Amino acid sequence: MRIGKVAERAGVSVRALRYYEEQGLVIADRSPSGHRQYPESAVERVKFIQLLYAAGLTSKAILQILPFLDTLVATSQMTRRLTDERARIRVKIDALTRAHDRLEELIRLAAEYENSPATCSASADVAASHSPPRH
Amino acid sequence: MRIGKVAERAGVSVRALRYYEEQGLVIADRSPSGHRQYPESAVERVKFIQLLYAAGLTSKAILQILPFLDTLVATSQMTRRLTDERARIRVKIDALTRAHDRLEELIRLAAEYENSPATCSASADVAASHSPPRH
DNA sequence: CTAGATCCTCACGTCAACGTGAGGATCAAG
DNA sequence: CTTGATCCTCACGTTGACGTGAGGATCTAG
Repeated sequence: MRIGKVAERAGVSVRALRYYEEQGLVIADRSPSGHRQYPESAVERVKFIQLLYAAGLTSKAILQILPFLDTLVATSQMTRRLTDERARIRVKIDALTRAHDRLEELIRLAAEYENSPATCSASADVAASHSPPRH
Repeated sequence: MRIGKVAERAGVSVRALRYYEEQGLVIADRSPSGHRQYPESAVERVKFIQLLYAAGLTSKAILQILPFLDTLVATSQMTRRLTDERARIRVKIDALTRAHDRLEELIRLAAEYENSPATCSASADVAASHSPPRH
């Protein structure tokens, strides 16, 4: 399969695929004329790479994890990278959840104001975060 | 309070605070000599800004949300930004959760291999994502 | 009064994952 | 055989949230 088709089926740009190759994440054969030739499996591989990118992993981190998919042999370095990244993602999910809850709180406040602009000035400090009660 | 103390208490760099001011996120008074003077409330404000940055919001987005904390008056633009970002964060949490589950799966596989290298070659395709069963 | 800590304003550097032409070769269909 | 789509390799541009000096003023403790 050529690069355009892989890009389309994996939902990434052609440029991205060339970049992945540059980073050593996807290896492609070459036709006699120099065009890249991908196996079917490349599509799933690229989707997996995208999944990890979306989770905030760097090319370097992905590069340390990917060989496991091919060989299913985990070096200690790979295992550590796997657990490290899992932990990083957990932390990130927590942070995002806090931000989400916080925005929800503000949205509620905004809706309240919408309904009765005059009567909710008393709850003004609700917006001022999780600090302990003043006085 | 001067910039160094705010930075320390909010857990950010001095440079970051200057950058926030440049972006209009935090306004600081100036002493006669030109040094920035922050009110106590600046610490919480900066922490809130950090929360939103950590959730992937840009300065521009934060700038559209922040006035709400001061005035508690929500323009339609602010309400929309709030709900938009909440949605964005939800999507991101979902993506992170998928990546997390996927890594967990791989970690399990690696642990299995650790325990019995010879007997788990049959489950090799478990690592190959959610594609339908082959054959 | 002096020295070390802290502050100021430029202003260029960084890093990652691509985007975006430039200039040219190759492929597939009619 | 030609033409439009697709591919190739450089190689510079982009974006955001700061980092990092340079060069100099100000503050504060002894």
